[in-house]
Amino acid sequence: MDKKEQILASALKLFVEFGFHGTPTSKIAKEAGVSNGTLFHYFATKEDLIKELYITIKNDLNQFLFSKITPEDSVEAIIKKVFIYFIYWALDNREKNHYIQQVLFSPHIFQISESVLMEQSQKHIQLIEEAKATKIIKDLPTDLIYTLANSHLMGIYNYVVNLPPDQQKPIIENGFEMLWDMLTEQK
Amino acid sequence: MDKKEQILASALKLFVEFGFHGTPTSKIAKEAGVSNGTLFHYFATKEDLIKELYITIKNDLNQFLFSKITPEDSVEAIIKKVFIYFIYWALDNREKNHYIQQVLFSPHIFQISESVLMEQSQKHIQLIEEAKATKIIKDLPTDLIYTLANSHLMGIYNYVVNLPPDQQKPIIENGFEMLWDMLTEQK
DNA sequence: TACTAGATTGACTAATCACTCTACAAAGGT
DNA sequence: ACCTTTGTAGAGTGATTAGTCAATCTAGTA
Repeated sequence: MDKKEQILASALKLFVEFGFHGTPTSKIAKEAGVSNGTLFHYFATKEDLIKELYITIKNDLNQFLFSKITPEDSVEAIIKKVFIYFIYWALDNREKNHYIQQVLFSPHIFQISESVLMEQSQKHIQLIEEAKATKIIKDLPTDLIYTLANSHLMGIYNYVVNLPPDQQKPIIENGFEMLWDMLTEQK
Repeated sequence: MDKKEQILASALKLFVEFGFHGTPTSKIAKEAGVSNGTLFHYFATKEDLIKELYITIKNDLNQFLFSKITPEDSVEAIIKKVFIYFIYWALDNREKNHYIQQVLFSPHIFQISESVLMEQSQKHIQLIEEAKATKIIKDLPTDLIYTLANSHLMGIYNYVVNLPPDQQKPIIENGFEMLWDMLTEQK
């Protein structure tokens, strides 16, 4: 692992444990096994480090999610895969998931440009549009569906994260069904 | 408004805007119109201020929610009221709502004692237990229902917060129906 | 009036932190 | 072999900050 990655990994660990304020750049450098100067060689400011870490994690997540899709998958199958694999990713990468939330509810999120944020949600939005177009899911505003799906996902995650691994699967599967029913059932 | 309240109000405003790190105690004192020393007369440490602000807001919210309930309300009516009024509270108190989330995804949450946190969710948990006992809602684990309801609530809030006020009501009402269907519908 | 206890002030301090700077090493191109 | 670029180190610095402290003020009570 090269130094830059090492710095990002250390920053992730420390930010999640001690928060942005509670983590001096000096401690990040020490944990990463590099000098103070090296950290600032790769990241001009601490803020840049916080931002780049966020973007890196989000990109990794998206790449992982969409790598699970095969061309023959139906829209419904894709949505289910994105749902299920997000949970498994979050369970395997708890710190990363926590970090994303941490940034989301901090002023640092405003430092990340609108276009970068939109780029990251674009594929998900597109997926919802497709599902709406083919009448699989209800005709609610796309943003509303996106927000509700995200929230539901976090809800399921927050519950299963405290469960022993052998009890997680049924809840996750059922969790998807709940969301799917919510988005498809007709009154 | 006495000085202590003034300090809490200023801290809320600044923490939400600039984050915990970005807000020195000196700025809080200045914004509150009190001296540096006065702040530390009321709050031994900055951490104490962060904690107390969280607890105060949460208590205010709970008091507000349960003040809307009348003795003749059915369990279903109570749940609906708690849902609907939470959204309206959050819309009227955006900074407070944001602050709660901010603390929730920060290391400061671990500084708040388990018993205080449990006390605050107790009434909500109890409500779910009642609904389950009277077979109104599905027999899922209470914690799961609690988590899902919370997430759904935040999802709806996140969507309506960007809507013009006159378009909010139908979404909120419909949002409750979605959750209710999810928790009651039989397969 | 005199006493007391809490409220309030703001200058002060010791520590910390983000970031700089200089020096040197390694790598790579020509 | 020479030069340029990039990587790495770590001591140093100026600014900032949480928290202290001694002094003053205020209001209640006897």
